Amino acid sequence: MHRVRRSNPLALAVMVTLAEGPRHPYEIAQTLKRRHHDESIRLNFGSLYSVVNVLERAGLIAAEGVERDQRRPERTVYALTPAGHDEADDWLGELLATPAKEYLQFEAALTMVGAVAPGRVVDLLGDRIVALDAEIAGGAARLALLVGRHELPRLFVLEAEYQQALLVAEVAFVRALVAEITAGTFPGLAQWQAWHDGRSTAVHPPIPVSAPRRTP
Amino acid sequence: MHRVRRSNPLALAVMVTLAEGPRHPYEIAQTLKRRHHDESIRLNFGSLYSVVNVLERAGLIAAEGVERDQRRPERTVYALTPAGHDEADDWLGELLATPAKEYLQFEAALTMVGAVAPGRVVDLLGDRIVALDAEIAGGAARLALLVGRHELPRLFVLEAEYQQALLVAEVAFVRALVAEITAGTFPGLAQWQAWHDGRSTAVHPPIPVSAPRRTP
DNA sequence: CGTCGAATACTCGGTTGCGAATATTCACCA
DNA sequence: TGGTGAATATTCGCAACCGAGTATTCGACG
Repeated sequence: MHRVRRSNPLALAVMVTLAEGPRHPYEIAQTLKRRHHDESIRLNFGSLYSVVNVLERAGLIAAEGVERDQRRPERTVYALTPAGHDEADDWLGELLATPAKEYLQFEAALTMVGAVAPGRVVDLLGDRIVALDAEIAGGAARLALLVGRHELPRLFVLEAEYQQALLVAEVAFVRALVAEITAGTFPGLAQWQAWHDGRSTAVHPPIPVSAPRRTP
Repeated sequence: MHRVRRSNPLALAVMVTLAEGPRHPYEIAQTLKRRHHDESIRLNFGSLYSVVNVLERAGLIAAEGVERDQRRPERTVYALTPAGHDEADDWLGELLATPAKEYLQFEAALTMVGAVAPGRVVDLLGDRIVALDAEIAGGAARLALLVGRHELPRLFVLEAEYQQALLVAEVAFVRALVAEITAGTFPGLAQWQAWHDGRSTAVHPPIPVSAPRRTP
């Protein structure tokens, strides 16, 4: 009956889905997939069932009983409790109101980009630009199809619009960076290049410098 | 000696750091923190030591021996192997060239935003805008300080610039959304509102619609 | 001169997360 | 008719992850 850690958004998605009515876990997964929420929330069966267990132990959802739909495996149906309702409401509010620190793979890669020679970086980022453009085009087409034909109200594609906005910003950033490097106007390019001219190996260290630290 | 899963970028950061020369794990952590890489890569001691173990078993790094710096706890010093060098090079290239699917908390929240009444959404997102503006201002000031005073070459703040670009895009997206809702021009706003007028509870279900699925 | 906090260096234990396996039934096609 | 593959519904076990704990020493301060 103790507090549940607000780490895995799948737990929130389970509660919000159960707010529509009692479901068994497999059915929750079906619903999320039908709505493409599995593209925005990490969903796999192992995690789903373990998350459901945690929620049950915390009293946020409760098993309504075990059904057996004649000739189908038996299944446990869960319902949202009042406590679960409050928790979902509060958690969702927090996610919307407070920006969370995210650790992005590309951001991580950028911290180590000095370990790759500038020429190779230009090539690699060129590939990324192509891939990003393709993703953006695909996403835009999909959005136009769904909303344009009124298959889905805009309310239910906001997450896709958000993704598009981030992708557009990323490709602009990468394009600008590549442009600076190829034009030779990127500050410190000479040292960066020189460092790599000295060695045959590609992976190498950036120069460490200490700097004031912001409060987390 | 088997392959290592490319899930945790900390493993890559360890290898790239070791490319500068042999270090013991605690020293790797110090280095990453001094360079603020811990703001872009999830770093804590538990994960660090387990990641080091995995890398060693995979033959990507090797223990050089156990030192004891008189009156200090003993420590194991590791070095990057040639195989580790290749792996780091390849992994880093992949991260730079190929956009990875990221599961963002705010994106997850947007999939469930229909469960919150429009008026409350406007309030919550208003808070987010304030917080985002503050983060952007803080980040810009920090960048100006570091690069403007030539404390750090731009090469070593690219990840911060990338973060800024994403934050700016996000706040623009949220602002536009809030504007549409408050202006009443958001399509489907009436139904959204009506749904919530019907019930006292805040968490509720969005309308499910099936739609064509893109290939992952 | 004592002690309190920060730094050093690592270990440990418990949860979480994930992929694969399981077992059954249905739908379809040859 | 029988065989293949998809759908249904869940369990399992391991690997990863994280936070807290441990033990020591150094430096600062009163």
